[in-house]
Amino acid sequence: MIEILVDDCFLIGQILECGQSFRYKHIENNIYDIIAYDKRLRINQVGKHVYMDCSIEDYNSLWVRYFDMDRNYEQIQSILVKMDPILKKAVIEKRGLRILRQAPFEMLLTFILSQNKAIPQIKVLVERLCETYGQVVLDQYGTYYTFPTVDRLVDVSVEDWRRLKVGFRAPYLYDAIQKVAQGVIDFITIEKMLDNSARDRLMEISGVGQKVADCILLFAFGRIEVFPLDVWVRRMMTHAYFNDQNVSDQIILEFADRYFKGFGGLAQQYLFYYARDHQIGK
DNA sequence: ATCCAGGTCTGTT
DNA sequence: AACAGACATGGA
Repeated sequence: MIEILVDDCFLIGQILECGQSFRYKHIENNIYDIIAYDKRLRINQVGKHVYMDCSIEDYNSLWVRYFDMDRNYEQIQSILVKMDPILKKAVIEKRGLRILRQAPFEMLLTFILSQNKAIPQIKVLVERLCETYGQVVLDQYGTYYTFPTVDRLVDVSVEDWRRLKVGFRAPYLYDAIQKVAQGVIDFITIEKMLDNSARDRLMEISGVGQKVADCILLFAFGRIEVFPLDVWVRRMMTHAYFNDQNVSDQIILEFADRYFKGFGGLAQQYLFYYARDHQIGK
């Protein structure tokens, strides 16, 4: 068990429940279990004190990066709250969230599964995927399942995927896995590419459009300038900046790029969480 | 029953 | 380039 002192920009509930992670469990109050990188982390936050049930070695080599601890969120927040009253409200209310660095392969499959699904259902699908093809691990809190590797999934057929009730996403998953297995999609390479080329590369996968590609860039590679545009963010953006008019994706994306000045992805997450919580635009 | 969900693909204008 | 429908599945 280790103890970490955090600033106001670390609230474990906000971090996990803002919609970026699907593999966490709420135990009680401010206690959560997270499954990431084949490990389970029990985490408990009491004010500025965060207790993680892991070794200091794991914290330094894994969780510092996972929780994006080296980024100064207070500084970015102070910029965002000055922009306009609506963004300010969202940032203040959802303060404490951070952009996690999750495994790229996991983000790829998870956000393919996410399309046209509600968040609780995405969780069910991801969990079913892990229970079926992941590795079972026993620790002091019981058993859990890791997110499966490419090797474990490469022989899973479209039919097999259908049996997991992933619906029309079955061929998408299959194509994504084949391309990763063959090295056509290589995350080491993608990590080094500029946003636009990286996005284009990811979009070579069938079933990966701009939104899913941008989720991967944001949630796996910490590219906080990238702005995934989904139904909730669209509702929030048209409400906040376009007088509830129906404008094209292109217009919204160009506006976001210019307006949020390199912090679009982070702004997007505050807005997404706020919009979903308050059912903005429904 | 009908609609909708952290979209994308395909086929028409 | 912009727009409609289809696509599986499950919950409201």
